[in-house]
Parts: sequence; C-alpha cells; structure tokens
Amino acid sequence: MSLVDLKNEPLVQLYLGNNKEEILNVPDNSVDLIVTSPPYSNQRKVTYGGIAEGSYVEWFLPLSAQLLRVLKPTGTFILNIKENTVEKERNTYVIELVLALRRQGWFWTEEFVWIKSNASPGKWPTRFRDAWEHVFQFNKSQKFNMYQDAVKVEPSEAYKKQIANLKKRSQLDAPGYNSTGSGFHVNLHNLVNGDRSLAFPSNVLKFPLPDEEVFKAWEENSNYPDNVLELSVASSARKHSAVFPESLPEWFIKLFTVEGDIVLDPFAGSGTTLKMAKLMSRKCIGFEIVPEYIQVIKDRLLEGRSESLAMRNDKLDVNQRGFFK
Amino acid sequence: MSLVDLKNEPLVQLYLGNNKEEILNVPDNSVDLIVTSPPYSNQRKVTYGGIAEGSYVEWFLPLSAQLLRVLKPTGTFILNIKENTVEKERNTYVIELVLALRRQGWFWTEEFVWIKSNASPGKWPTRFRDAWEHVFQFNKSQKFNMYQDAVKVEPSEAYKKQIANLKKRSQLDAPGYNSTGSGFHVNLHNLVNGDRSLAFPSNVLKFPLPDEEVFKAWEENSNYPDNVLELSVASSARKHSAVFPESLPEWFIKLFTVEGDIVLDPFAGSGTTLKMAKLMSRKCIGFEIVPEYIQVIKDRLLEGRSESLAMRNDKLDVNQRGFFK
DNA sequence: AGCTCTTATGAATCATTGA
DNA sequence: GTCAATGATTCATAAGAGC
Repeated sequence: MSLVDLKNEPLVQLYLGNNKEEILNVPDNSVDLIVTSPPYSNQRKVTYGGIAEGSYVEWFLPLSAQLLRVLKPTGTFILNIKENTVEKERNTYVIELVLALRRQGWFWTEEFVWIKSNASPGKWPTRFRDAWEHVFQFNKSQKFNMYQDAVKVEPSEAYKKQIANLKKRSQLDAPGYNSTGSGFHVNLHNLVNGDRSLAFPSNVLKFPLPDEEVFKAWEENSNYPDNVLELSVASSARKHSAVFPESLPEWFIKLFTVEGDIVLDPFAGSGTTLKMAKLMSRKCIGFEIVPEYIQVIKDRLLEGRSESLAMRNDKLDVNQRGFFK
Repeated sequence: MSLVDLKNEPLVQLYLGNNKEEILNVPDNSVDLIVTSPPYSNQRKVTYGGIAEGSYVEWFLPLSAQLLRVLKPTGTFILNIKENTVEKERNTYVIELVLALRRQGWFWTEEFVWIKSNASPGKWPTRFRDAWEHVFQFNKSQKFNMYQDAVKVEPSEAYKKQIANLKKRSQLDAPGYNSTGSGFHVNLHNLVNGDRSLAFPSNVLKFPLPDEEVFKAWEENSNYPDNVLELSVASSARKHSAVFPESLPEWFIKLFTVEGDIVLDPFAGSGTTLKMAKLMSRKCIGFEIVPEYIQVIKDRLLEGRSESLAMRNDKLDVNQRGFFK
C-alpha cells in the first residue's frame, strides 16, 4: 500500500493501490459517505484491465463487503453506474449487482436518475443517444443522515406565485381556509406560514452546464454538449476513465454529510469526488490503482499551489492515518 | 371472452376479460407493437386487486409468454413500470421482472427513462419526490422496425448556434476544415451541410409535444396539455388504475409502427394507448378486465360521436377478428 | 387571440390510529 | 401481535378564468 504525499494536506488521504487491499486499513464504521463511479464493465478495458460483464458482480462484491464494513451506521453509499450494450442488448450486470448488494446486506433506499447534460453524441439504427445513468443509494439501515435543506432549489415561478397568493388570501379569509374541501389540501397552514422561498428537489438529477462552459467545451473539443449527435468522439475527456462531473458528487456530499465528515471514493479516477469533498471541507479518502491518475488527482487537489509534488511509497498502519484516532 | 361493440369501428378491437385468456385468440406473430403500463405492485391494495411484490413476476410471466408469441419478429414490446417502496426501501420486483423476461426469451434492447411532469408532491425524512419511471424496450431479436425520423425534435438553441457558427467558419476556412485533426471533427462535413433543422432525441423522455411541436429543453418549462383527457377521467378512475399520459404511447407508436400496423395494450386501463393508436391510424387491440373501464375507453375512443353505446357479450373465434386475415 | 393569474391535483410516502 | 385505513406532507403543471 502507498499513501500519496500531499504535503500534509490534512483533509485528504490518497492511496495508490488496489482498493480491495487498501480499504482493509480503514476502520469499521468510520466513513460517512461513499460516492463512486466504478469502471463500467468492459468499456474501459484499456485502463482497468476490463471487467467482463459475466464476472462484474463477483468482482465488485468483495469491495462492497468492505464498504459495508467501513461505512457508519448512519452513512450512505452512492453508486453511479450504467450498463453498456453487448450485441445490441442492454447488459444485466447492473441490476444483478443491485440484487447482489441487497443479499450482501445493503438496504436499497432509492434510485436516482442522472440526466447527463454532456452525454456522448451518437445515433444508431436501433438506438438513440444514451443520456442518463443510474445513481443508486444504499444504506446500512432505514435510518441515516440526510441534510435535505442543503440541496434546496429555486421553485418554479408558477409555484412562487401560488404561494404568494395563498399568503395574501389567508390574511383575508378565516384560518384553515381550504380551496377544495376535498380533504387532501385541508391543511394549508404550513404552506402559508412555512418558508417556501426554496423547494426540495426530486430524485431526477440534472446539472446543466453553464452556457459559457458549453462553448468552452466546444473549443476544447472535450465534454461535448449533449445535443450534438453526429460527431464522433475522440476528445481528451475520452482519455480519462469514468469522468463524472463535479456537480454529481457535490450534490450528494451536500445532501449526506456536514463539514468534517469523511467521504470515500474507492475508484478515485481523476479525483472529482476528492476535489469536491476537499472544497467543501469534508475529509476524504481515495484509492486509485493507476499511477498516471494519481498525478491527475494531485494536480486537481492542489490547484493553485505552486510546488511540484513528489510521490513516495509508504508503509502505514491504521494508527498513522490522520483522521482516525 | 367478450368483444365490446364499438359500432363497427374498423380499427379497434376492445375485449372485456382477463388478458391471459383473451390473448389466446390472437394469432402468432401478428402484432407490431405492444405498449402497456401494467398495474404496479402494491401490497396494501391486495384487497383491491393489487399484486403483492413477492408474486409480481410469476403473475406477469404467463402473460408475457403470450405477448412473445403474438408479437411479430420485427415488433417491439414497451413496458412502463415503477417500483414502489416497501418499508422505506425500493422494492426489487421490477428488476427481477427484467431478468425473468430475458430468461423467457425476450431481448432487452433498451431502457428509456420517463421524466414525469406531473409527479406527486411530497417530501419525507429520507426521501424526495419520485419523478421518473422505467420504460423498458424488449424485442424478439436484434432486428426490429424502428422509424427514427418520426420522432425527430427541435434541437436546442445552443446546438443551433453551434451549427450556425460552424457554417460560418467553414466558409472562411478551406474545404474539409478540421480544427484539430483529432478525429473529433471527422464528420464535420455532414454536420455543416446536412439537414440539422431537426435532431434525434435521446433515451430520456420528457413529453412536452402536442403536435410535432418543440421538444423543449429540460431547463425550459413546457406547456404541453398532456393531461387533458386524463383529468376528465381522473375523478372516477383515480382510485383503481393507471392513467398514463398520451404522449408516452404516442411517441412509441410513432417510433415503432407505421399506419395500418397493429398495436396491442393488454392492460387497456382508461384506453390511452388505444386512443392514440386509433388517432394515428394504427389498428389496435385492447384487453381490460374491469367493466367500468370499458365504458371509459369507449367514451374516449368515440369522442365526438353522439350515440350511446351498448356492450354485448360475444363468442368469437379467431376468424371473426377483423384484422387478421 | 394571446396574454397573465388562479386553482386543482397527481400510479407517492410515511406515521399514526383503529380494527 | 398483524393489517388496513386515515391524515399530513409537498410542488410542477394543466386548465380555466380574467383581461
């Protein structure tokens, strides 16, 4: 195992190595949130040595057993994944994995859908562009930490108007005013008196790219916006494995952790989860098996620092790991 | 079995009865498209005819075996379904059904995601509003009919801008212009010179479109009156069965059939699929076990006709079924 | 006609109450 | 104890009303 030197960065622990081995040194019940986007079956053959569809579940389960061990009882495991097609058919390894994780003891709380605003272009004779991915939420039990207020969003204009009208009318009418008498909308008290300046989101996630970024992406030939269909993709983004946008881990880190909590990404990849956790003052742990990615992660984590960083190989035991005392 | 009298309506065959029995009279390889939204499981509504989660798959498979039999080799089966929660956990009956259907011989071509514009409100301590449903596409083989041009949509403003810019730049630069040589712009010629007034959609479905109108971006608020008729039905229908919006079956009927083709909905419900198929000059077959719904369907199918319609019980054999000859 | 404003309600979920 | 019914919570959007 090897801890990557991040110049005593107090919030980040980055390990070069196989996550199934590295995670053995993480204490039981110590992690608040796991957010990861594992390699998707054979698609990233070159980078990860390719996991065949047929053996994906058995490949994943030993790791997830450890994830179950290290997660706090109040913690959450967020799994972003998408099945690829094999011989023009959607492969079943993702849904088989969900069933296997439940058998392993995970509690399948929810499935979010992530609508990709930078979906790869493409159109085929029997298929349209793939523009969404699964985001599964697993927990250790029915009770877990969730900070819903942290992800509130601007409600629709129509809704705001509606609330404003209700408030106005509630001053005119008697208390307990009910527009329908149906019984369903009986209690308008909370609606009128509560804070409705922000609304709660749904389980459909879409993080639109700012317009500026769309054009930057165009210029850089990377992360091409979702509405270009006929271009073949050979962008620089393609070279990174499982690039996922910052807003996705950011959203879940907000929703399931507070400052000082510990976030784990066992497939650190290009370090998006770690970067966002650090920016949000969460502690984070990352594992990454590909040495080239370690450099990418360091560059992203230490953006703005001028020193060039070396990597060293270290023997560590659990006691030396900073945030677990 | 009983054929509902639809005043010699030449395009519609509506049967009151159990679909597993009714379908036995439909010939092999005769149907072009099956679009259906079966009753979703609900343990607590067992007394009202709900299907318990644990027995959903075994309940569904005898019907789907018949669907496989009656579907043409070039046909498609579209299944709209959503798992509910049981004891704060998403239930697995939907993904178990997908696996079982594959074992039964179905080819799982694709999973679309339908973003519901009219999701039920609510917010709970561990969960947000559920705003999407599965739409699975199954086929009998890798080869099937698909009319992609029929569902082309208005591209986004950003895309239009980009195309406009590209065209401008391509006039300035040499022919065969390629800004990078990276392979990203390989199809630039087609992009600039091809017809880009309409774009192909993705596998994420959000329906704003009434009549070939704009498939608006997610960010924009849509104004499609896709609940017009559902609303009129809702008061009587709400308690029992699924009302799914017209745009969903409409879209798949466009995509997978042409005029004169045969569309089947084994759970006709309030008749949305049948109504849209008829409007689009497809022949259609519907089964519905609840007599009250038969009247709802007739009302919708024969909108505008003044005569009041009677239902009769008929003994029929296959030869009497109009469109199979 | 084409706006804006108003109002009803939806395949939901969960805790509590009652049988 | 189990199981079913009731009540509370909540927001995007369609349809109708009003101008």
